[in-house]
Amino acid sequence: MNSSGKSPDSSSEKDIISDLQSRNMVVQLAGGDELTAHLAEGSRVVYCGFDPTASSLHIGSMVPLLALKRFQMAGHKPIALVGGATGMIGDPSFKDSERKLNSTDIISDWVEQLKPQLSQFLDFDCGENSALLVNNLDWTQDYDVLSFLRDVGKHFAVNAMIQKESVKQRLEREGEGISFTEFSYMILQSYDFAELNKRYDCTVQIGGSDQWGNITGGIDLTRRMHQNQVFGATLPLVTKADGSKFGKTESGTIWLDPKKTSPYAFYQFWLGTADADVYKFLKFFTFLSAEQIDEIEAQDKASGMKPQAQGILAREVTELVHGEQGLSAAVRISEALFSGDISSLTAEDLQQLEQDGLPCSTISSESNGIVEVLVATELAKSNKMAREFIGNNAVSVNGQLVADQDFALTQEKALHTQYFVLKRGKKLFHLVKLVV
RNA sequence: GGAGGGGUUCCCGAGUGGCCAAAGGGAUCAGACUGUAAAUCUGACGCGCAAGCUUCGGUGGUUCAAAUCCACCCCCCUCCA
Repeated sequence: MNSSGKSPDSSSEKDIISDLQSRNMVVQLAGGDELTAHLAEGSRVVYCGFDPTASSLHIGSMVPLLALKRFQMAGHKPIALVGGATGMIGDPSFKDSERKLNSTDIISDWVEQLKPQLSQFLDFDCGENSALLVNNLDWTQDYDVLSFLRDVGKHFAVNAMIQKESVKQRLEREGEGISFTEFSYMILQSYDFAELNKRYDCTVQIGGSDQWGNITGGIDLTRRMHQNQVFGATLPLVTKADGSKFGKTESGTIWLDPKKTSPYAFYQFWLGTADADVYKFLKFFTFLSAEQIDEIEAQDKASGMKPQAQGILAREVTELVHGEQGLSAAVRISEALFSGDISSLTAEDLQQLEQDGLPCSTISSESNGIVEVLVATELAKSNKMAREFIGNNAVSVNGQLVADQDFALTQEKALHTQYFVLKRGKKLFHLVKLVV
């Protein structure tokens, strides 16, 4: 389990920390120059934890996950930790209220769903620095309370814990409190670091900048329990220039699971990135070099036309997450819907759209009123909203604006006797099949 | 267990008997302008074509009339024990 003395992959010109810094991806460093030297000395073991808070990771988790990959590419050994234990407790860091606990069944189900997602970006078969996937439940579930309190708890001063910025505002916030359960989260995560240090000689932990308190907690604990110096680095939490929340749209969170967010929707999400954010996102979410990205930015600025960055970002990230197939499906749909004349699509094209993951539903000739169909396809939340959309000239069928609320999707109007491409607003499409 | 403060429409938050489907802000959506961008402007934002209906932690009650008053209950916060 000793770290090998091998030097990191010589293909990386810069050291990993400088590389991350040039991408503006380093918020805080615990150890600073010492950490840089530590990483330069050889292949190190780096970990990042991901708690199961849903059945899929979302794009917010991609920054640390891809950072792990960057470390691996620089010759270090990444450990992706899935928080089977910590997920049962709930991280209070910078959360303004106590969260309700999910059942243990649900959490273990989520853990299983997260594993392949965590694995897909890392290389598990590349010799010395092959990635590792671990679950912190493995070393906590059989730890009895008394031993834990004596062996681990004793190293924590509550005085220090309540000073952590991550829980301070929660403690001070009027009308909110924090349970002992959530308060203990820091101890569990700290223990993870110490345990990984012991088991795998892990010496570096990375995480979002909200994890700073938990990471430094782990550094302290590792020193106290194992007398080892370990390090930490935090990555930026992704924010948008306009202040709205990153990674959410009307239809909700952008997930990595293609069943929850189709590759098409995923691609479209990135394509819609604001100019003010797009170069930053290229640095966070792609493996293009900082120089390449700066070059793209310079070109976009010079051209004075529509920037190319969003397209590059959408292609890069979609391919990374959904593979070549997912990307080409997403591009096919996008081109058919946004650049072509919808009414000229062939029956095969339309079938392909359905296969590629364009949202699709079936209607019968008895319930084919436009209002009804908009609601059925969830393009409108209610009849009232559907009517409003129609009134606003926001709805079209097969490329034709619908102005009449009594418009019916009849067979004569269908493409190839059964298809309708519904559009609400500028970007939302839905394929409808008429069954006679 | 005691004392006090709270629970309002997605979020924050006003409202303390009729003028309340409920101020204001945020988020979101649509339209215009654009580049499937931002900013800006306009509009929408419980349900219903409408008449109207259902909402303000829950259940009952008082009243011509309740988010607002009363009773009980549930949940949250603070301090004390």
